[in-house]
Amino acid sequence: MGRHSCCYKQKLRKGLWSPEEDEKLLRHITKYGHGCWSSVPKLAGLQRCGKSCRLRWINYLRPDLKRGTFSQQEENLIIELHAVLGNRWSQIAAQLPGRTDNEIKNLWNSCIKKKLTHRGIDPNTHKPLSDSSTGTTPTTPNHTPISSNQVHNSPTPLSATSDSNQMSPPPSITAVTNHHFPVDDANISNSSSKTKCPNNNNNNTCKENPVLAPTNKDYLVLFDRFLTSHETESSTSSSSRLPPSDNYFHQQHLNYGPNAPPGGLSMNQTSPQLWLTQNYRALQIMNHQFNSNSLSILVNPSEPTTSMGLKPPTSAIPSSSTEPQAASFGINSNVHYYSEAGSASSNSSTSVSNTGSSSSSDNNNNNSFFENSIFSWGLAECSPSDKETRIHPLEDEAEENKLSEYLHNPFLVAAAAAEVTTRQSQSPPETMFNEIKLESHQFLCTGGSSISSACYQQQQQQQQQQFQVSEIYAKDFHRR
DNA sequence: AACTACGCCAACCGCAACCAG
DNA sequence: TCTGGTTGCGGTTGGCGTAGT
Repeated sequence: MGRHSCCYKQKLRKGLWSPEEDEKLLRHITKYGHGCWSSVPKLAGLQRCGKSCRLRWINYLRPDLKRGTFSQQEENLIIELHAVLGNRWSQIAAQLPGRTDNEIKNLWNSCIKKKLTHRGIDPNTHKPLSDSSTGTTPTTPNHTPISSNQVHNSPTPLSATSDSNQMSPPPSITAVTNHHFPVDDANISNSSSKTKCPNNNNNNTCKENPVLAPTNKDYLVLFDRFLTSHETESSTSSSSRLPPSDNYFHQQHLNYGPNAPPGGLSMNQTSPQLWLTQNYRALQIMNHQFNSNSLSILVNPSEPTTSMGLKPPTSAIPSSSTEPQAASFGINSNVHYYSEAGSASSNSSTSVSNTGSSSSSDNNNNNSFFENSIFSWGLAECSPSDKETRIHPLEDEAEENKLSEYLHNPFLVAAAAAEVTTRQSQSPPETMFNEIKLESHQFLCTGGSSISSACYQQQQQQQQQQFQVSEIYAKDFHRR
């Protein structure tokens, strides 16, 4: 047992990541791409090994991660896929957009295995335990895939069970886990198996991170509330819900915090389109999954996937691209940070990765910042010389400040996301990368720092459309 | 209030595959 | 072909929070 070779070279940190480390890594990768992982910690100024950085990125900081608990449909899909693929978590994860192999593996080991066993199904063979016990290898590591028919004919499919956390409402909406977001809601806490924010029944504060930004999980929870509240407030125009100021997110934080009204956010206090845009991707994913025959989307060997969640840019991004070349980030801040005496940030605002996306466009002047600085996703695919020209230390302070300004400008993020959502609703993405491309369009209107009135009006119209589309999703959600 | 057991999950670890020189 | 570096994967561990006593 020993550390990875790269870890011998110098004294490297281990364990949980601090907000500062996350920000460094996020900033570096969004700006330069990861390139060679072994060089990332050095260039990003991290005392970590490249392997650790890669893991952190893949499992946590990646922009396309879907957070929240697994839905019943996702669980069923995992079971079906596991029956076919065995413990090939990365391949299973490839069929579940936004989910990581680690996440699925953990879910399997902690929950699904038990559920299956409880239902009398051998989690290894996916056959009834009585059969497995008669001679089959219940714990053999050499998984023998079974046919999809066997899966579908399982005597006690999970979807038909009476588990407490299924179906109404979807677990992904109601459960809050793995972060310290203080949602003080009886409904939520009832549906959550655990809350990791102890001693906050009254004051809504957490021991480690007293002030935290909402996470995607949290938005899912809140989105559910929004859906509920919207049914009674559907007459409210979406245009009136634009974020009133740059303090928008701060107001949200206040609403999440100790001063939150009973039941949390209300429609009049926050922007539903922000909720929608921040959850629309999850909805899309879920909707896609619900509408798919799970086994019909099994691995296509001819189309390699990547656990990075990003398609190789060589095929997706023209070299002389006038196409958007960027990715965007959603809210991604449910950080399970280490707690180091005296050093743990009590305010994780710096770690909030409310980053937007960039765009390469015809308008080089207006978008030079994005075009020149961030989202070089395809770096790993670049030639070494190309890498060298594109990977360099942070040297342009002004540019970096601009990035920081952008990353922390919720209005830009929210407004941009709104347009993305509209575009997505008008033209459903076929792939995750398409989503990224679509999102990258958003800054054509923002001009990098502000939204023109024309764009503003256009956005309002789009938001109206978006809201209508979202209503459809909302109803669909409630049905489930 | 203190202690213990348990569950969850982020992160670590070793191994194998891949790739460039 | 060999070698060293890098990446990806799956198994495992350890820390933290919660529930139970």
